[in-house]
Amino acid sequence: MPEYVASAIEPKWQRFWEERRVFERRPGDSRPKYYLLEMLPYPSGDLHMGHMRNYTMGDAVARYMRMRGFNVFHPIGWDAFGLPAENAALQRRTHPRTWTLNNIARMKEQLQRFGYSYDWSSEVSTCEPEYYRWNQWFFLQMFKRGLAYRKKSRVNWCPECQTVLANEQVVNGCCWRHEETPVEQKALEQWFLKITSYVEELLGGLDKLTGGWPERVLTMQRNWIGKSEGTRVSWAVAGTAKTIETFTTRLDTVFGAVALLLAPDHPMVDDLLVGLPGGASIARKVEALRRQSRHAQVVGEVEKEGIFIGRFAVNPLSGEQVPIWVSNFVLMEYGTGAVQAVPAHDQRDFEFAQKYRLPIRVVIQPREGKPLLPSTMREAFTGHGRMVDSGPYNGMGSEKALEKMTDDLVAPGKAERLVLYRIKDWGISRQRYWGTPIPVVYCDACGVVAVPEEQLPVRLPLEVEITGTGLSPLLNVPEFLNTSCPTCGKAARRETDTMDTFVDSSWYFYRYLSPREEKGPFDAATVEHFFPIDRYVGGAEHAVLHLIYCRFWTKMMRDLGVVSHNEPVTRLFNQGMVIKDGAKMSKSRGNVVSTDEMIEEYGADTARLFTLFAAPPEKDMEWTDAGVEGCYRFLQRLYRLVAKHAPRLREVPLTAAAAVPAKPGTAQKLNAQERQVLRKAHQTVRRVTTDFETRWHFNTSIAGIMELINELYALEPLEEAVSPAVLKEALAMAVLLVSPYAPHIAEELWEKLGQAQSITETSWPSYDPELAREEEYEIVIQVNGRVRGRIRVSGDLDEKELLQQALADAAVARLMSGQRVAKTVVVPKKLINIVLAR
RNA sequence: GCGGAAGUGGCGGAAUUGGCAGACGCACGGGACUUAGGAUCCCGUGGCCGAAAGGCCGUGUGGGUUCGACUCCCACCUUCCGCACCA
Repeated sequence: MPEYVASAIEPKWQRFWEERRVFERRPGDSRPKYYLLEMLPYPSGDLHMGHMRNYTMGDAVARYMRMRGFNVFHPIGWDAFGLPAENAALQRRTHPRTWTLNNIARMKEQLQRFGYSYDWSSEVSTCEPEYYRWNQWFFLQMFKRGLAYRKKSRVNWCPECQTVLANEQVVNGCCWRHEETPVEQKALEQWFLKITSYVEELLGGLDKLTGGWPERVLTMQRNWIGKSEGTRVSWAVAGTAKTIETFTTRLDTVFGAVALLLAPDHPMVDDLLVGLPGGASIARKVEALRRQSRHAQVVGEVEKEGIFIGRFAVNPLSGEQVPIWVSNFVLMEYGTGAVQAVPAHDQRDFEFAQKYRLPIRVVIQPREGKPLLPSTMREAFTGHGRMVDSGPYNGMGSEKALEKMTDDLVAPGKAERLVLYRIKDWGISRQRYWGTPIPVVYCDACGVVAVPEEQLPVRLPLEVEITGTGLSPLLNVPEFLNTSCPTCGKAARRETDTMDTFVDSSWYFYRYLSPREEKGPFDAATVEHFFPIDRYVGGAEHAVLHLIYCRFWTKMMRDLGVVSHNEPVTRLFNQGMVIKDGAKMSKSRGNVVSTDEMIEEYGADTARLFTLFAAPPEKDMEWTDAGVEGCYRFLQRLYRLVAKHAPRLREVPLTAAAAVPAKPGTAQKLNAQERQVLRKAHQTVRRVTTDFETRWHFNTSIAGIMELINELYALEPLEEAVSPAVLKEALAMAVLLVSPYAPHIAEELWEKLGQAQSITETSWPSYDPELAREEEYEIVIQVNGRVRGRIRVSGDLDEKELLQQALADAAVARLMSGQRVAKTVVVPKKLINIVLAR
């Protein structure tokens, strides 16, 4: 008996696919296109199970779509710039480039050992000048249009990485790479991309992605953009000519304001203290609040604190004077850095008022329930209702009052309608070596000068010493640093900051279509043909960063005129994580299963099959050695079954399988067992096809194929039970169905069955609905909704006959003795429920 | 607190439209083959009562709708993920 030896089969077929270049895109292919993309890996050194799961899902779909006749484009590349390469270089005394290229070589080999059907001729690596020169080109286009600009700003600084972090890279006030390291603030000249110019479009576009993108991702993007519509209001400072601007979304509550609160960093605080008695001691307290608030962003929520600074502001609608406080919970970064304090109708203000015994003034009464009393309130009422104690607005609905009050303040110029967003422009400057140089020169005479396009790429020099300090190593490379001004020709200095690596990953999937293109970032015609991406598969951790940046990039490119679509990705699939012993696989937890060991012990097909079988793809999956073993056993069973019968079947032509339609009337000539085998086989084709087309639940597809194989084993010896033609058809179907998941064993068995073509050139099997139809059904008999018996009937029984047969059942008859049938409910082919009169 | 997802045997999971709860796999028990079995093949396997026939209970909890609810409605509990003083 031949045994299944994965290590003998897999290299053979990998070589076969590679030599024939079967997965490479060919120009002029007229079949309908399908662009299937998985998120490109960072070349960290080893392919881990998370990658493996991602790519196995993608590959199953790629192979399926290819068999369905699509011109599938399925590329892969490397997100090759980034900080870990510098850290590794420091530790191992090597060059970031060497480390990166070695990792790429190693991971590429690992990917190939899994038999993924990538078009390797489209491979892209973002650290190569031929790629990053176009990052620079895009930067210049944006610079020309004012979409890339420089400003001094307080930036997030990770003392561990010694670099600036984007807002998106700050997690709980700490660095996203160093979860224990609080982020500090530092003022630096930085380059920004004006993502806020596209904010409304980025937000509005989310509605159009509904259905194609997971709701979760859309919600996270909406929250991240954080649009809020409100009013900017001017409050006069009593006894001065100064005014303070507040921002509120609830102007309707303004008569309930009992104070005006300033952020500790508000620029007017110091001015207001000048000349006040006791100003010096107040200033000391404010200084303490400032230090605390800078730290508070790091730590999270802290106790609300504040101090009355001895001045009063005039409520622009009521004319009332309220005290001005400085408080630690007002953020300078959002809105105007000043807010009205309305304890009755804002929970934060409520807590603040409790602490400092400020009055609580109710100005909106709920439409239902008991009226609010300041003395008994436990929390703020933030809903809408009826206006009270609000002068001329009393009795109005608060929604209406909000509009009226806004109009009344806007007219005399005391207020302005304002839309605010949480999202900020994208800071892309990094004080790091291993990244794309920003193509800008600083000239004493001409200022900031863009490097002319024809001088691109500005190459990253390779002769550097990585120091690991906060300053870019490029400062120590005179050949790079010192240049001449493109405008006046005098001595000038190059920008030494490099770009955030999220720039690299914002458009890499365009470059795949023409990776060697030299006249532009990509070949426009090819891009037009293949875009948008039909399916993008990757982890949920990129829901806001990468997936907002790349949407921005596409819209920006559309405005440059290099693409014509608005969104890069029509459908997004988020796969779950790989879990072991209850936690995400990670080196620090020591629960990593190596992909190399999996291949050595079981082979790629087993590993691929298990990752798909253990859980539905969108959920986290638990990795268990026992589960892997089970999938290995299944492949062995499949192999033994086909290998045993194949020698007799080599010359038998395939009839119904592989899209050759069955001849009408074939079914009648089959015996009962043949009908049973073909029925199960065709049902399984239907089931697996449906899963691919609708919900990607590969776990149930694989279970279905297992059932088919189990049923065939149950009929052994098959050579006595069914004709060679039927057996060949059933085995061929099983092999074709398993091929997207376990492609190597499938090719091997396909060959053993005498099929000359590779599966990659074979069509997906179609099923014959007539053959898949059940001839007999087991009907469940319920009495009063409880299962009391079951009978076998052929499909075309009407309700009357069915009831008759049901009543003939001994158990049912006993239960019904002496009782009257009130009604019967029949579900065709499934059950009959007899309801007795009470 | 807000937003999202989820809760089913010893375990991973299945049940596609309100219609047999537990497919498939693991683990476990029994048997066959065997010098041997940690290989392979076959049978069994939600809980309780029962010798059996059979009965009762059972999808996080409590209600409801229905002939019939894992599935729909209401209230609640728990877990995971994301955001979190955004005015």
